[in-house]
Amino acid sequence: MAEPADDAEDGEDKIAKKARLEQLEPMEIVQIYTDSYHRSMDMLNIRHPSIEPRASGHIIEQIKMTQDIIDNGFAYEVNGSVYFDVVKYNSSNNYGKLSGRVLDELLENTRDLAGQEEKRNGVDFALWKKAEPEHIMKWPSPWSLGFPGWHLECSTMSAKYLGDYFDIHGGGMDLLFPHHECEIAQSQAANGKDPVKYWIHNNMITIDGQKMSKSLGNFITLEELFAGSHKLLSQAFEPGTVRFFILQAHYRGTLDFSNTALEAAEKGLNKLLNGIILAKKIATADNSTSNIAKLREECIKAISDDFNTPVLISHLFEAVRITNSVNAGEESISKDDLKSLNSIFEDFAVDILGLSKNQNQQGDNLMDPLMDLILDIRQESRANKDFATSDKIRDVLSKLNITTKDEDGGTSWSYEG
RNA sequence: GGUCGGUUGGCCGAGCGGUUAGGCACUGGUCUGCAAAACCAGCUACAGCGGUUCAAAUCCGCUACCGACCUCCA
Repeated sequence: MAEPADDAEDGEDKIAKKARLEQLEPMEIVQIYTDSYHRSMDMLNIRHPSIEPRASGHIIEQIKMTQDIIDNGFAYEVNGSVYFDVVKYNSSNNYGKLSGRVLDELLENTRDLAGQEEKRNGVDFALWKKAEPEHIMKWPSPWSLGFPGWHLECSTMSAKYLGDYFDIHGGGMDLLFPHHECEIAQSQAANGKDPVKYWIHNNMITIDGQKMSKSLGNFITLEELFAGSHKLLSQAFEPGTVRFFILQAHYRGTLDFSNTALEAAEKGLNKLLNGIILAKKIATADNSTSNIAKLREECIKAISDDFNTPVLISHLFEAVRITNSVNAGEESISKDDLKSLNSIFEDFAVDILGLSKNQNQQGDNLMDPLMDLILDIRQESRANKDFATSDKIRDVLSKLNITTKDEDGGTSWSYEG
């Protein structure tokens, strides 16, 4: 059973600056960002974590872990600050095993930087820092009035809520070193264990091939993406489209956002979702022209192969192709296979990838009878060869984002709100 | 400068030594009153230069670009 925990980093600096600027309490700023983050996650159909602990609520645990590391001889205190002794740690452990760094090379490379003079070596990192007078968020500790080091919060909170050895730790590739490397060192130094079984690092995002950065002016927020309010975007993109777009690339590769790529994703997703809906109502035959069981195996293989979502999606499009071909009378499917086909869509597209049609057109008391009436009138004019009227109806509906399709049994419609 | 990773067709994006990835766009065909959708077919690439191999987008080397990290920033 997965027990997701999302670590809300509510540390100093940016938050403190913002708080001074807005004349609010630091924790009010944290709340504003947390709320906005939750809204975006909800829209993207991302499930809520079981717990979202905050670093500032776990000062006691962080002080204890610091003390444990000192007691075990892997940290030292200087002027009220406590530093992790990386060189000593490395003599009995392997600092760099996650990121592939070699300590000797790191030591050679370390530059002389301000604020380093307290440390024995440049590679050492702070477990506890004594606060300067202007520092807003600070707490008493055995060493000083201060605040915990950055790497410590993850170690203490994950250990508290997930146990001191848990299955999966995620995060961006930019955190691999030094942050995650230090988490391992802290856990080893405190209790002699690796904290994590599997590390999953996702790659970074680029915009039109360039890295996303505020200075380049190509920084796009999720809110802007959903609203279409950015100069690089020609339109708003549904959260579902953004989700699908992200899943079409592997998480370990860089993801390149662009307007054209998002437009392509929107069309592709539409095709997929229409296929899923259609598969629920196509006719069955005595036998099948496609191997549905094999298709399911391919899907399992793809997602089992380091979450290869792009390959999984390519198999789902094969399922859509089969659905459409059956619908067009060019292929056939048995009753059992259709059931299996629908469960492929349900299991992989809906449950695993979290893709589903927006519920803005089903069972509308006003829309449905109105559309029945309009399409009925159009059908009559077509029967009378009054194509001027029938085309006018179709054109106006099209402008309202209602697409009509003339099929054998009548005209169907769909609304892309 | 150091370490690591990337460079795939018009665009996005899989691929881990031999087989059509997939999506979008485009072209032709079927269907349609005309469309749309759908189906069928076509376009079919691996940064450059060498090397290994019966066989390389895939392995090795060099070059050129791009990026991440190495900045007590969470």
